[in-house]
Amino acid sequence: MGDLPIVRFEEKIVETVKENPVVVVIGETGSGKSTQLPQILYRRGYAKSGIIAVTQPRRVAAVSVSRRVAQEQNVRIGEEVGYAIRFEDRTSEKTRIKYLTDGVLLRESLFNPELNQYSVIILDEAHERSLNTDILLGLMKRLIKWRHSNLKVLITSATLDGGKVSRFFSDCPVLTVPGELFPVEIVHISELPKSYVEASLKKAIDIHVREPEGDILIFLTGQDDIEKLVLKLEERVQSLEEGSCMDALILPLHGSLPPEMQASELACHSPCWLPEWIVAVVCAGMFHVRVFSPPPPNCRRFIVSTNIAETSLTVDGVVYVIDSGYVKQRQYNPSTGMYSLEVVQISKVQAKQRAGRAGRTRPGKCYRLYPSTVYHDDFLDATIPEIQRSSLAGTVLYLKSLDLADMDILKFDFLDSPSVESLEDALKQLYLVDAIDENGSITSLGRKMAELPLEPSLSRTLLEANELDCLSQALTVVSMLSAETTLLPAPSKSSEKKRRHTLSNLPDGFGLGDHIQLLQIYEQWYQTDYNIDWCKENNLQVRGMVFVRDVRKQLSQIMQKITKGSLDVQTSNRRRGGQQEFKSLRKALCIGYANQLAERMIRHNGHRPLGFKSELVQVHPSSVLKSDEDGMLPNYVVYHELIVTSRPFMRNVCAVEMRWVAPILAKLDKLNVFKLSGGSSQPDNQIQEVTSTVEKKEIAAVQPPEDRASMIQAARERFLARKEWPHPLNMWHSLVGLELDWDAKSP
DNA sequence: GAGCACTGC
Repeated sequence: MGDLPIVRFEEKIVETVKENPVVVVIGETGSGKSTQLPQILYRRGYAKSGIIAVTQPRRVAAVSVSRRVAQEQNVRIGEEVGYAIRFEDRTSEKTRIKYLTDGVLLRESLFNPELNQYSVIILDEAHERSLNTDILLGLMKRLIKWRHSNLKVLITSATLDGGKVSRFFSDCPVLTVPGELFPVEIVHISELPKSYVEASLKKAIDIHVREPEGDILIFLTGQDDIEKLVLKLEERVQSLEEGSCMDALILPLHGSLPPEMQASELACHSPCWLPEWIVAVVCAGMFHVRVFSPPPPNCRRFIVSTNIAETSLTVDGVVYVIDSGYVKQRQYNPSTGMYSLEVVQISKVQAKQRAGRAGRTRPGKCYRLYPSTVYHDDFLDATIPEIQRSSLAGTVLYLKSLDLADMDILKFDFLDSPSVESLEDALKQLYLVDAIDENGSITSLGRKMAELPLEPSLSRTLLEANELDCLSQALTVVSMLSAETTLLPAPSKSSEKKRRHTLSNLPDGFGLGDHIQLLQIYEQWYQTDYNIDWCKENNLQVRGMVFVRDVRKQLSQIMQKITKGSLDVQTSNRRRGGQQEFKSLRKALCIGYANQLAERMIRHNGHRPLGFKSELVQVHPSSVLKSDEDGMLPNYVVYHELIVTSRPFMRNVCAVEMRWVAPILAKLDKLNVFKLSGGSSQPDNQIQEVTSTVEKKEIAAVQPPEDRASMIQAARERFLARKEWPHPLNMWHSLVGLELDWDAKSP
């Protein structure tokens, strides 16, 4: 590995690190930064007073890079070089270089905020801007002030973003280490295509017919488009004259592919937490994950992929990349509490990353299905960071529990701040689940919740379940929800009927809700002694169920620790006695999901989420929740998630009772976001009561203050006239208006 | 009566 580019910069790196507490390292793909930076610092004695930590956004990366470095150091993994990821800690007293996921470092920081076991912290792949990396960046900025004499922080980033990170850390030095990629020729299309599936098809066939050998990687946005393109490619390739060009192998690649699609003889050696169809391979100082076995001779592979191939997976042999310029992104709207999955333009960083996939083994070409003017003028420099696209309840609770001095959550120093709306939404949610009091201070309950690696509503459910003697059931439900997306195999048109048939053999939660069904499914599996075949028979993903078991074990241990008692966490083995048995559990869910509560309209089955400025939503049709003899759904439900697809839906819904809901309504009534946020600049209470957050900010900005009176009056009039957004306790009065509204929207 | 990118504690 002596000839990796980064090694030539050793003196420069060491010198800069010596002089500065924070250094940004721009290391392009192939520079060997992930493996070599820690080894350089280790050689120069930086591990004498502490451990060198290297964070990674992904588990696979933490494991495979550390394996590589252990090999280079000629030690066994877990000795001088080790790694720590959830469920697996391969470190010992001897460990000097420790790779860990950024989530694990955040957990460690909860119990040891100064992180004083570490002498160096390297935040790798910071340009990916994962939620956890962003929190760590903010924490590092504070930590450097406390520990400026004995802590070094290195941050690796992409070219386009290095300057920004450097400015964030008081203009710290930026070192650039070239990569070892082969040149990639970029070709832009002259006009935006009408359909990028068609455009990709045309370009791919074009390459296949004209260009020399080398695999083609095509970036699309989702499973649907991928399946469409795969079919069309197969058609077109078959219609080509035999012998006119080489053979073709067309392969889809996305996260929900069933394992059997990509069977490989090496797969059985991969760790259990990896999807069976992926094999981790480390070579040339870089890690990558290899997909598929090598292609047959004289055959070109067409890999049609989501952005999973952008960073998470590397396909060997790719020489041509076709980039649609789009990606599917999940976004959270803090004013409605809804998630949506939207197709959006990629950023320049992403476009560069995609192009780089063509130059790993030899010079390559990247065909962009968008004009270069669009790239320069429309594309954002960097992807919108996750912290600006997610619900921040968990993040805010985490930061509150750190007890940082002079901590004002609205002023926490983020590289990119989330919106005020988003932070206020988080505070509101935390208040409803009793994690903070009406002044925004963390409660003792909130501290316990922060120790659980769960969203606040789920950790609140566990703690309440413990009080109500149904902890064992709640542990199961919460663990099942943690793995929910990996439980059921991806629905594909051909297996649709079969899947439905087998699903009907599973329990139905007595019609009380999806949480109850999840509980019953796990308990049935438990009764088969965790039989793998039972999962297969019922079409449940084995990997997902095993993950649930691991999560459940971890949560049980943390609950034992938090409550300092021996708890009944055993999975139930009794024969079910009926609905009555789930009453306590449902009550615990109601209290835990106080921030995710919805009320049914009088005359129809539309629900209105409480506490959000929101449209009506429907129970997702996949739910097992049953309606009564009049066809009506329960008056009150809690939901796990609001997701907008063709309409807004509540996914994973559970029926709750009015008498449990009443105290939550009272709390919603008292809600005062200004007080929650510390209230230093609190405007007078009349504005608070009658205006939305946006209006409040507008009013507060008016100068001089005397001119605000008329605006306040106007806001009050609007409030009094407002029918579609009633006060929680007066809601019945305005239901008629809502129903009319709803009917007008229905087709 | 619908359909969903990718991570992580």
